[in-house]
Amino acid sequence: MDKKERIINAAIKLFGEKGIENTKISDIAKEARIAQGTFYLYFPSKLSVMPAIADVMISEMIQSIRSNVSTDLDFFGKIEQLIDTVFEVTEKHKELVGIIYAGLSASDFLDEWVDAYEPYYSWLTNLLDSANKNNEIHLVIDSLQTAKILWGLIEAAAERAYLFDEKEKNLILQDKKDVLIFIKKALTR
Amino acid sequence: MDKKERIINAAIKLFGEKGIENTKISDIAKEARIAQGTFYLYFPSKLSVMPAIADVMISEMIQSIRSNVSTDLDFFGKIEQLIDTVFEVTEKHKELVGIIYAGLSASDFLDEWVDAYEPYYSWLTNLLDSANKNNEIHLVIDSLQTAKILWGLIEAAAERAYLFDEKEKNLILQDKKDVLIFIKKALTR
Amino acid sequence: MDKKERIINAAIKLFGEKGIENTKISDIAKEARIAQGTFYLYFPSKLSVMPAIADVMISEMIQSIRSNVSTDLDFFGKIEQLIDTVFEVTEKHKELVGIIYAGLSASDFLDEWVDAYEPYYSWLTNLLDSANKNNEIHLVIDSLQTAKILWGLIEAAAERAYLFDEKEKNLILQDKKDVLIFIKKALTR
Amino acid sequence: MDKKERIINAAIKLFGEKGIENTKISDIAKEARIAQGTFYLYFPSKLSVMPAIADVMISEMIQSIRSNVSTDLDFFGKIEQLIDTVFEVTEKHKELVGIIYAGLSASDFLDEWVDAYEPYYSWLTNLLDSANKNNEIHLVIDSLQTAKILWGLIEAAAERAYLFDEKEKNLILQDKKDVLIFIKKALTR
DNA sequence: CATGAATGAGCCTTCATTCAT
DNA sequence: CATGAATGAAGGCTCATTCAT
Repeated sequence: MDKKERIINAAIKLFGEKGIENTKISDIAKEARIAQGTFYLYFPSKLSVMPAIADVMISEMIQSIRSNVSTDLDFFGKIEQLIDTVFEVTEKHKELVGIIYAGLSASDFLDEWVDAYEPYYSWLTNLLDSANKNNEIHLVIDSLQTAKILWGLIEAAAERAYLFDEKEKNLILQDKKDVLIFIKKALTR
Repeated sequence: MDKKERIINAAIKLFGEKGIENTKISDIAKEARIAQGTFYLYFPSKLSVMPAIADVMISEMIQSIRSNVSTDLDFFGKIEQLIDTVFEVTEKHKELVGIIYAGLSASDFLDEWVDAYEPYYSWLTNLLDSANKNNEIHLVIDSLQTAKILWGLIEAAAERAYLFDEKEKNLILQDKKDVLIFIKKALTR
Repeated sequence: MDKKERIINAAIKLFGEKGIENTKISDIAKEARIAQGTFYLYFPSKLSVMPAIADVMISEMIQSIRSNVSTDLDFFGKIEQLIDTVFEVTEKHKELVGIIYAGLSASDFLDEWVDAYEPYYSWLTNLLDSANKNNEIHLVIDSLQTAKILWGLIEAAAERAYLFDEKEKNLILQDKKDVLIFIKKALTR
Repeated sequence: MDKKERIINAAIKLFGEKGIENTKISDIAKEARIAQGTFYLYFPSKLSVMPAIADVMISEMIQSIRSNVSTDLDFFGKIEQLIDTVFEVTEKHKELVGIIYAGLSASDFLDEWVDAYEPYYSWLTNLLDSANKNNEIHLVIDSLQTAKILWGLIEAAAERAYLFDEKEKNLILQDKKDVLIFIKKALTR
């Protein structure tokens, strides 16, 4: 694993564990087993690691979706697995969610973040269009708009589940079930 | 306006404008027209202002809902006005959204933040229960769960609208309209 | 003695002893018996102390000239005492001479330095004009130009004496004597 | 041009342009089109380039004098051309003047600098002795002492002209003319 | 000889916090 | 209660120097 990757992984780990402010460059360097000065050969500042971190999370989400959501399921089977995946990735990186919001608003990487959602939206839009064509669902609004609303809904539910609410396994299962039911209701005649 | 209030307002203004990290106690003191030392008579640290800021935003949201959502409308009329209100307050304080996430994860005020949502959820739960009783809507899941999902959905849409997407008036109007249609579909037989 | 003055004196002492580069802000703070942060309440950077240092040297030179050069001597008596004074002050601050050159060229205080010479030149110009009027001397060029040349001549001799050449008392006495003779020759018919 | 020479020239250029402190070894390496490590094959440290720089300047001065000062002129013709040459070289390297002072006081190369003046003094001393023998001039003090005073006088005038005073061509011409007149007066009966 | 990635000691600077007035 | 000058710990960042290739 090259040094840049080691830095990114160290930053993900430490930002998640202790927050951005409490993570010193020296901590990252130590965790990545490099000298402090070496950090600056790869990134000009602490916050400039954020886009790279976001990239990692996004790739992971995309890849998880690709590998988890079987193509041979019906539409709501896919949505169920999508919900599972979003919850799973959110749980894994829950500490990073606020961090990334903060890191983004603190710096000027908002545009990159916006772009990041693009693949999610287009993947889901395609899914909706196909299902609509097959009469599996009944869209009352534009498929892209629906995709955005759905993604926001699922993500918000996952964040609430892990950041705010109790973290009992059962309650989370219930949350996911309810989200699926809600979506089903919203998309079928 | 007493000094404590001046400090909170100064913090809201500056945190929003420049982020938490880039806002120094001395900035807040200057903006609030107090001496630096005076800050410490009212708050023990910079981050300890966060809950007070959250309180202000929440009060504002609650109050806006109270004054905007007419009691003599039907259920979806109220939802429409709720959407308007959430979008409006989100726009006004959009810079603070990420900030608050950050401030919360950075410190130990998460519990207070969770409590903050309580009034929203219970207000919306009551609304749903009444409407359900009147057969205005048809709930397929528990009303509290529905409330949480709905609130997350609306808030996510508002944040996306103002933080990420184009900020054209028309597009935002369309977003709000679509959210309303989506919710209608999800809550009616 | 107030803190600003303490800082300037500490800087003069340490810059002279160890050079600018080898003098750390922490050294200055320690020498001035203040906290490191306090330094920055009075000066924005290390080099920004330079003009203040130059001021001190200039005031000292001016004051020395005022108190050493008796008004009741003839012209060359005054020049002799001027030479003594310039040599004396140069010796006292010899370590600072190069320092100030460096500090000035390194930063943007050249203009201030230029201004500093103004009083020397005008004092000497007046002296020349009076002596010229009394026929004590015979000017072949403009009195201001003469003043500049004379001052440069004396200063260069003093610097050479203390920076470069042997520092034996006798040789320096000889240097001063020779300078005076040279000047006499240059200014008399 | 070999690498050592490239390094020296790069250092002269950059020290002059940005000062010693602001010139990094990496800058010198880049300017000299060598790798950073290569620098250390030729010089043990940044400051150790200073004597080499001084050598270059001195050689240049000597060579300029040799080629500019015609042997078939009379004494004051030679002095006039000497003044021209010193002014010319000073102008070319004016940024280095303070730098070298600083570099010298910062390090331990003062002795080498003293030696550097040796050839100037002895060249000028010889010139004075010859002219004295020919009755072209009338020395009132020792020829070596006179040489030192003259050299300091000319150098000081040149530095003042280019560092401090107006840089108008005409004024500088006047300065040079005045210096010559002053010297003439000081050396003739 | 040449390279340039890596090192890490060291310094400047910031800024939350204190406290004498 | 209010002030704001003073504090000093802490850390981001630089850059001269090294060394494996």
